[in-house]
Amino acid sequence: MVRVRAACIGHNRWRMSDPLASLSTLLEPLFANFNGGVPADPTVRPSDRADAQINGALALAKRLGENPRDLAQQVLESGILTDVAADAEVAGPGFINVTFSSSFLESQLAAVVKDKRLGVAIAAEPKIVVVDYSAPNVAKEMHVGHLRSTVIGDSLVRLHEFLGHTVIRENHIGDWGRPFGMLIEHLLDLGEDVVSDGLSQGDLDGFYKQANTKFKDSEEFQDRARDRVVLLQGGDEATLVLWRRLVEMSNSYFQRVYTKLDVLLTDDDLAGESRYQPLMEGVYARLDSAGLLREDAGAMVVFPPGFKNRDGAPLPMIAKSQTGAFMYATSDLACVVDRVERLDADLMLYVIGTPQAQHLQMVFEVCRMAGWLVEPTKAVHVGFGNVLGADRKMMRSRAGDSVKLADLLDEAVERAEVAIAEKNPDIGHEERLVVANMVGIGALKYSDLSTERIKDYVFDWDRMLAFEGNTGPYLQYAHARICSIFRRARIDRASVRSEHIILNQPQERGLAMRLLAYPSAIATTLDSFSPHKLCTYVYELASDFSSFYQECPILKSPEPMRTSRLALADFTAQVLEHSLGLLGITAPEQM
RNA sequence: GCCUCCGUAGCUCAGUGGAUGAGAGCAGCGGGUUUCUACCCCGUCGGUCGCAGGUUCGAGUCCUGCCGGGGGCGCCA
Repeated sequence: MVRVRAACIGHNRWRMSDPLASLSTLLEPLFANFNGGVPADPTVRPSDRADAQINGALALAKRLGENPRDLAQQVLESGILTDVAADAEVAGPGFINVTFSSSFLESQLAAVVKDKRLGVAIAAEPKIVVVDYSAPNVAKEMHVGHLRSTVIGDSLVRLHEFLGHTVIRENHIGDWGRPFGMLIEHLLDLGEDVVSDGLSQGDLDGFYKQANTKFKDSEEFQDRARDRVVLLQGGDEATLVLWRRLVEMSNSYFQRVYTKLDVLLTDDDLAGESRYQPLMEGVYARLDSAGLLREDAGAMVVFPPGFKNRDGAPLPMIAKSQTGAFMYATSDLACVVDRVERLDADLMLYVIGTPQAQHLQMVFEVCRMAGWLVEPTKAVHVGFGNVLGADRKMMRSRAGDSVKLADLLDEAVERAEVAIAEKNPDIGHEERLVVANMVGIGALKYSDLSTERIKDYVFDWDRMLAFEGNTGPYLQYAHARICSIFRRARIDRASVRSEHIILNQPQERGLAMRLLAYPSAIATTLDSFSPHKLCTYVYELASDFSSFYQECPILKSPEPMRTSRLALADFTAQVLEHSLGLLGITAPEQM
């Protein structure tokens, strides 16, 4: 006979809203008991054949040398499931299929609908999280690659903030380095006012290309550019004034794009490369005193173990070049040190493309060697793949250039406006513009976020703006549709909130189960810093609602069903709006 | 050459070591609803989960080796 001590079941964990998580928590003491006091995972999983299946008996029986079906039977006979399950049976080699009782689901739901956090608990251990993302280059156009970094980073910021972590956004803009010699000289040649006009209109690429062309064609210009770099790095005040002008002009442009994109980045989040220049000397000295520096081919380097070059020889991280200049790796070291020692970061996320993977691994490894990056402090490369065109190659404009992000945003909004005008002619002109912004930008963001970030993804206007399938507009529409029910019936949503929800129809149960799984969806999303997992959840939620909407009349139902369904719809809208919000997507009330 | 990531339906993509029912959307075909806005539902078509081994009670999932594709591999950032 198995005895379970009630004290083992933590009250708070028991109240976790996800029935699967609750079930797992409920079973843990029993499984530990079976296992001689050692914890054993009950392995509770969603199931197509029931609400949940418990698979842990198989692994445990194997370990104990027992029959898995017998062990599963013991779980049933313990009576532990009687409060939560309407039905439970041993199936196959030793699975337990569990169908939750409606009263159990209703009670879980009753607790959650009153909760402003929609059932999602604040993190038990709040951390300081630094998110490094976006990172455009001064005097260069933002392109579609910056979209990915910006959108993924923005979502990770919102997710961590929601869980109660202290999030520090850092926009590591490219505002330092050799190109600034030529850029400043080009600025002087054209005159500040001319440049200011051009840059404020977003012609950053033109400016950069002109400077580059001049640099290639003119030796005189090259000399001036080189001298100017020396002046810049030497701290010449007149040069710094010009440099600041360039940075400011670019930043104001970036900020306009961020506003249009509806992301959280502001000027306060700027943490460009220039900030770390004064820190590099100190970092270099600390590498030296730690005994990590080696001289190699005239450069000062660190050899992190495990990295090899094309000849199979150890691959160095170059701290200082032959000419005595610090390298970008040194700058990134300084950056880590700054984040760990000044900002007191527990977790650093680098939302940067996958081509930087090896570089970042080397930087992190050198930081560990130097003792700057010590567990439990973590640095994680949140890498992402390329955006591809229909030809499955890197997306290019017709002219063969990389696509300007600003143009992409404008086109998204224009296309959304056309679609809305066509599908909802009744909507007012001003309202249409507002909604077109939400839908266009939302569609763009969602298509970027909804696939596994590490993979390349294929950009397709028609697919991302479709009202069917796993798209932003479909999810926004599910939300708008719920708002529409209340609007038409002239019912205040707040009036049904926290009303008791009755779960009779399978569609109601399914929807309720999904709503209760919101905290788990967020947890698995953050486990791997993968917003697409939250996207999948929101899509499934919207699909579940559509089924419910189809099968369960709301306004025409008699009481108490009518109020119950209104409450269920209202809570669904809340979770839809909130989860889309965590993805950085706004949910309009009509579209 | 070495390292690394990717390879799942015609297309775009999901898939926590769990059931010889591997899913979704789109596209195609056939039907049903057409009511609270564009939806939704049912059926059908479509898969050697790149290939071959291995580990495991159980592998799309873990390991090894191949094949194909992308990226990286010293003084740019």
